[in-house]
Amino acid sequence: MSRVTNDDPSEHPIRERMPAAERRELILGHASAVFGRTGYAGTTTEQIAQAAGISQPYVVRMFGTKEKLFVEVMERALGKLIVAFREVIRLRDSGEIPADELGARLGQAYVDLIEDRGILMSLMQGFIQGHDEVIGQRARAGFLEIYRLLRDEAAIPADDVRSFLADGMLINTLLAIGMPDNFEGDEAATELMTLSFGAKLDTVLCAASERPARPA
Amino acid sequence: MSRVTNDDPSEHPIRERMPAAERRELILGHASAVFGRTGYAGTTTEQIAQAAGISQPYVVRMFGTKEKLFVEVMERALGKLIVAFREVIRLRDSGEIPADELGARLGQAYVDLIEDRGILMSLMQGFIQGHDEVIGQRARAGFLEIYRLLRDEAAIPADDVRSFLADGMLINTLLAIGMPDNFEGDEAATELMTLSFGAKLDTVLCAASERPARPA
DNA sequence: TGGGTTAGTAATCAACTAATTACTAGAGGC
DNA sequence: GCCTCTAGTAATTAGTTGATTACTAACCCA
Repeated sequence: MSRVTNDDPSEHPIRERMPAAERRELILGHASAVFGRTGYAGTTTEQIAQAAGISQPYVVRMFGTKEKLFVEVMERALGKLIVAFREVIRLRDSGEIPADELGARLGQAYVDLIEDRGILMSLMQGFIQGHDEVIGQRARAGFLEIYRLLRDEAAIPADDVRSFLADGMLINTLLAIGMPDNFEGDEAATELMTLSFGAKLDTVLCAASERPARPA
Repeated sequence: MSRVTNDDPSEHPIRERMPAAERRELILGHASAVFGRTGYAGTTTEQIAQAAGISQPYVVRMFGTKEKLFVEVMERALGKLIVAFREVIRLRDSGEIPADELGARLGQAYVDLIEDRGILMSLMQGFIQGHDEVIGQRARAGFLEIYRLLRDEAAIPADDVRSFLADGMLINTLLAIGMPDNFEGDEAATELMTLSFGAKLDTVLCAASERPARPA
């Protein structure tokens, strides 16, 4: 059962040996998904290893400790989020989108990140791990980095930034609580999700249904 | 080292034996705080036992499993939140507070719950544990219960409820990430927290400083 | 006052988990 | 064809951790 297949055949071609840098990215991607689902303490390095199709010791040796791996996952997620936001800001600055659409576009960019499994969720798991010395410090710094990016680079009024972040945290919570996977036509849930995700609701539900959640 | 003292002398008088119901409440209170800080998977029953000043097996035996204990903690937190909200709604209905202040009063009531250690945090930890079969189900039901309470009993427009919940989730995240404990005069952090907690900021910082966080 | 009920603990266990060590095999240069 | 570096695993371990069992002591009522 060792080198046979990757358990997620949709992701990468089956290959036995792989350059370390590439393997690293592969692990980070899977770790992001698993950490995002079950949190830092709730995830084992063995689960990540299985998801990535390699052995548990290799995961540990490549990142040193589970904690360092998690921090890298957070760092990576934060980086992708920042890139996505910067791109929207650039489009506004270059006049390719009207200035008054900035907020909506940023929101769309945020919701679009749901499709990249685990990005928003692993970030959220990092936020809630604030009591941890090293994870917490990085999480706080990252959160404030986003705040400053929106306030200073995007030049959004501070209270609008707060409101935008609040909407994001609600979206994160709805995702983490598993609302898109298990709302079964509940009227209140449907309404709340429609209001929260807007026109992107089908995107969210689609991304949810692709997951190995409840077979429904 | 067995029956000597309660490690949190401020909480309860030192007593050796205690009726089960009372001990139960004591455990739930401490469990709420510990779960709120370190999450479901990150918390051991031993930590809860130590906080409550009893032995680990007794914690387990009183609640059956760690999972059942956590669900009870969530249930209790949810109950207190609902009671607090209902009280505000009642004051509005009886004319004791003007109708247009409802939102602000509800927000105040929410922030006030921070003083009851662990209530908001253990709830949030439950929300983020949505993948868990039983915890997730209870968390989703609870979240929607709050939504309906605000929309139907308080008669708040649906999108205002969404916005209110979003603000709550931002507050939760700021607390979980440990922002009040470690912002060290950071300009952005101060601004964001002032905007998020409003006039209640000192209450929050006070509640934070009482915790055994960084000895500063 | 004594016996049953209730509150609680010590000892222990089996399962799990992050990390370490020592080993194997493939790839590429020369 | 050898030799070294790189990619990767099997085996193992020390430390946790939730849960179980068996026991003890306090309380209370007849």
